[in-house]
Amino acid sequence: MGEKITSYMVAKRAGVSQSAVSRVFKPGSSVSEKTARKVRKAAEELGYRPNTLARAMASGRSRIIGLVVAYFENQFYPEAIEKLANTLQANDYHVLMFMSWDETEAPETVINDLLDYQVDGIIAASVGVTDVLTKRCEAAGIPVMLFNRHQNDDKLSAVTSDNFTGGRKLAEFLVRGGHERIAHVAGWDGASTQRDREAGFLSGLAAHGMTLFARSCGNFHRDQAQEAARVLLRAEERPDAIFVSNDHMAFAVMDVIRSEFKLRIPEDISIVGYDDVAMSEWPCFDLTTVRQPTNRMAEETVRILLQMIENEESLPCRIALDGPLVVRGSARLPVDE
Amino acid sequence: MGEKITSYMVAKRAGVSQSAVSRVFKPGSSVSEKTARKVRKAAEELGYRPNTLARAMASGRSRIIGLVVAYFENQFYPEAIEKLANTLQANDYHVLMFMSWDETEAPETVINDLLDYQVDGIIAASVGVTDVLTKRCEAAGIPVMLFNRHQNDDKLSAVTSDNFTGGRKLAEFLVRGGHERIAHVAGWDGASTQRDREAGFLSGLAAHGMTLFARSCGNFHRDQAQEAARVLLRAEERPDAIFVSNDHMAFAVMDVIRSEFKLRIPEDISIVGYDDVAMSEWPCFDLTTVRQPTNRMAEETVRILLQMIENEESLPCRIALDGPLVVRGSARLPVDE
DNA sequence: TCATTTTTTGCATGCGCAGTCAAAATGTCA
DNA sequence: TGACATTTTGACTGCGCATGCAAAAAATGA
Repeated sequence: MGEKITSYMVAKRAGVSQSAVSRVFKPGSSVSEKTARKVRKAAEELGYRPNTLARAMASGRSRIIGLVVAYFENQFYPEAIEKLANTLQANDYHVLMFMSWDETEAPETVINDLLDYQVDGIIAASVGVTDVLTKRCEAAGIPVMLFNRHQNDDKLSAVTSDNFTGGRKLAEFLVRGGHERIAHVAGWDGASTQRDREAGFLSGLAAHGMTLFARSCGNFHRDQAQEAARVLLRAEERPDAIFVSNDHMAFAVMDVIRSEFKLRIPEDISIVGYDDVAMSEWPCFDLTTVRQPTNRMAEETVRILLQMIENEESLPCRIALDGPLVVRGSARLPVDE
Repeated sequence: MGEKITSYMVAKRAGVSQSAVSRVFKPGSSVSEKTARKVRKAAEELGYRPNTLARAMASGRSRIIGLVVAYFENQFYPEAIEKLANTLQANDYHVLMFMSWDETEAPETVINDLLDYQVDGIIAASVGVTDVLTKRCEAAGIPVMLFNRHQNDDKLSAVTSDNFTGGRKLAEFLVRGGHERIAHVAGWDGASTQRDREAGFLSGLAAHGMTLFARSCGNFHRDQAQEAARVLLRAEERPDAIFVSNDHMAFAVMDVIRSEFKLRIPEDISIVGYDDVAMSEWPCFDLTTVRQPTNRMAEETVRILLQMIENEESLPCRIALDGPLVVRGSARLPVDE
């Protein structure tokens, strides 16, 4: 038991050379149908499967993609990762997970691990993707894709949803709903998603001659979002609508509104979020939000990454996919229609 | 840029042999402090890092653990995976993710992928871990750990929480709360967690001369759990308490109770769950449940797995960790204390 | 100081496969 | 049938490192 079947063994049994075996298992190689059959038969009988690691060694391609993630707290990430992993698997790649858990120590450690494993490419879905990562990977010639974020550096490819437009849609929606004191619970300002969503939202307000009534920061964390909500609600004059930068924080805000302030949603105050994670649809939240097209984002991310891997000199590209406004019950509806 | 630094280069620069370099980077090898310093200096200057894949080839150990997961829908799994990944990383192992997404096709495909990558060990956290997986891995000599499940086969190591006792605690608690018509929304009967929790629960009821008032199956899926809840609530006589097999389904049940039947929790009906995922603490759920000690489960899982990897012939072992009852507001409290 | 033990070192080999190259087999056309 | 183009094949080498082994160096003891 447990003895390794190598391509040599298969070769011997099939009465061919090891190279022949190798070729049979490498799509697109030149082998006659006759030897292919012999080899496949022998392989079958022996239970042979090519050793991926040896392949990686010899060919210089590991077919491993490093996936860097920070926190699963926000349901959006598990959902996205699941889709990324599936899409990669469908393309014969696999995901090596790197949790950059300790934000301080992580960058260096994670990057080293990543490079040590000779990953063919990297998908960064973590919030705190530092320049260090991207710099060193570039130096090592490893393509990097940013998922759900982008950086100023335009040599970096990134896939996001169209956060600006999404923010704008939300603003439009709230304005049309007749809200007059519209506040914002922001995420971490260092994140492009935050900046884009807020910018879009503000531009949407501005288009109707409005400005933000109040702003408070939740840094994408549940507890901080709750605190941010408390600040807004304790104010002399309360907002009548809040745009929370992502659904995950929106749930926190809703909890504070209902449990602590005993207010009703949307009668007393409207809430809108961003992401449309699975939970947003649950009756207890019923959250109006903008959907991130996770499936397409994952597909595009993988497509571009694989392209960069195969085609050394493909140009960096940034994609922002449109996501629809999903109207549910957490915000007062526009009356005029 | 991008040129590979090999141990040979470091060796040449340091004026030693390649073996020396290799030894310096392998803990526990015999090297003099002097050469170690020379090598480290040269390595530093060249930016050398050992190639993990080559290492794996040469040593036969990939330091990769295959993690098989099925669905992230249930928040418990992302939480667990995060902890498993972190614990493994802390031990210099990494996680290769295998999503067994298509339940029908998956087994064979996933197993093959797993074996092809020469993983050193496997953690199965998926619901549908078939015998096929465990059989083939055993044949290939790869240790397998079952996480949050066990199988009858006692050659398999498994880490779970003590589901029987947990179920029993919940029964005790509901009985002491004066409930008289206690129902159960079950998960998938094929899962050991389901069977153990239910058995414990029933034994707890029996200890007080009670039996289950009604039972309905949700198969661990949200929509089926909702349907199961509807069945229970549409009955002529409604239960006054429901034990739902995991928190994820409990949320679904709560939603149905409140949104569709306009009942109050816990005034009209008590709900208890199992897992204590992060969301259970949220005010909108405030779910009484049994905590799965995820951290310790992850630690034990990794500990045992690494032990099995290093020690060929370590005996299989099954661990069931105790988890506390977490009393919150979703179930009527016992009055007698 | 020399003989003996212990530690350190380098050499050589192999992990399992991919890919290069030249030789062999097959096919084509006149 | 022979001369040539085309496809298929096998020998060989290398990917980057770990490791057994024997030689060299250092440490120890008398």
